[in-house]
Amino acid sequence: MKNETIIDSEVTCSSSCGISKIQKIFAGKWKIMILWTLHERTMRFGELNRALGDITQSALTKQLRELEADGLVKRYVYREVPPRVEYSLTETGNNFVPLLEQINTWSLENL
Amino acid sequence: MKNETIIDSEVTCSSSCGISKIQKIFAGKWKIMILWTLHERTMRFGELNRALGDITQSALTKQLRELEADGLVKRYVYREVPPRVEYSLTETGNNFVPLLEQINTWSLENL
DNA sequence: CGGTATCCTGAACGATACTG
DNA sequence: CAGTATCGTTCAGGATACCG
Repeated sequence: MKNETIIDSEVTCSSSCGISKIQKIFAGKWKIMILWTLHERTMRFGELNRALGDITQSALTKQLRELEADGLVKRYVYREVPPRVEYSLTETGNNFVPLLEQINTWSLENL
Repeated sequence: MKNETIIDSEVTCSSSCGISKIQKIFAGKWKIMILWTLHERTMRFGELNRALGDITQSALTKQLRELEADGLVKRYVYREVPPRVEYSLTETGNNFVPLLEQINTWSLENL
């Protein structure tokens, strides 16, 4: 009746599935928290740094560059002295916010 | 009118917020993919191992133990020879599935 | 202020071998 | 089959110093 030999089934989450893609983004120690911190307002580099607490400057810079490359975060440099750089979510980043909110809620209720 | 000095505001995502709690789960290289793979059916250790592709036995064991400790995955040992162990999502784990589905969709559309 | 540039450490993960 | 036990490696992130 039923084929017992599973044909190398696509239960597998290899490369093609969304979950394995997002893994790389969430893997970063600070990335979700950066998105969460930016979810309601634009922030300057220093603010973000302070808001996150224990992250180092270099780590923050790196994670921000990666989020930028993934199209989740936007960087705007004001040509001023002293320098001023603001970070905010992109359109794509904003689309993710509702999910973050749900995740937050779930997490508080279940962890 | 408005207090310009932000009073060490609770924009901060320190410990108390759900996002920082879930970070630890997402941090594991395989955890979300394990949850995703188990999201529709119970699987044996070996099946899971194969479904995930490149993970090693020892790594899988470790990640499963951690997911168990976090109450997301259930482990059932059949007292048989040869041994047989089945893994499935707990109630809590199942509650997370709808979010996983949304995340998957979002990921496919945005990454 | 908002970065780079180095250097370095720890933990996570992989590889491999062995076992009830 | 489903592990455990070791060992080795990689590399993300921390620490620190310096710069436009």
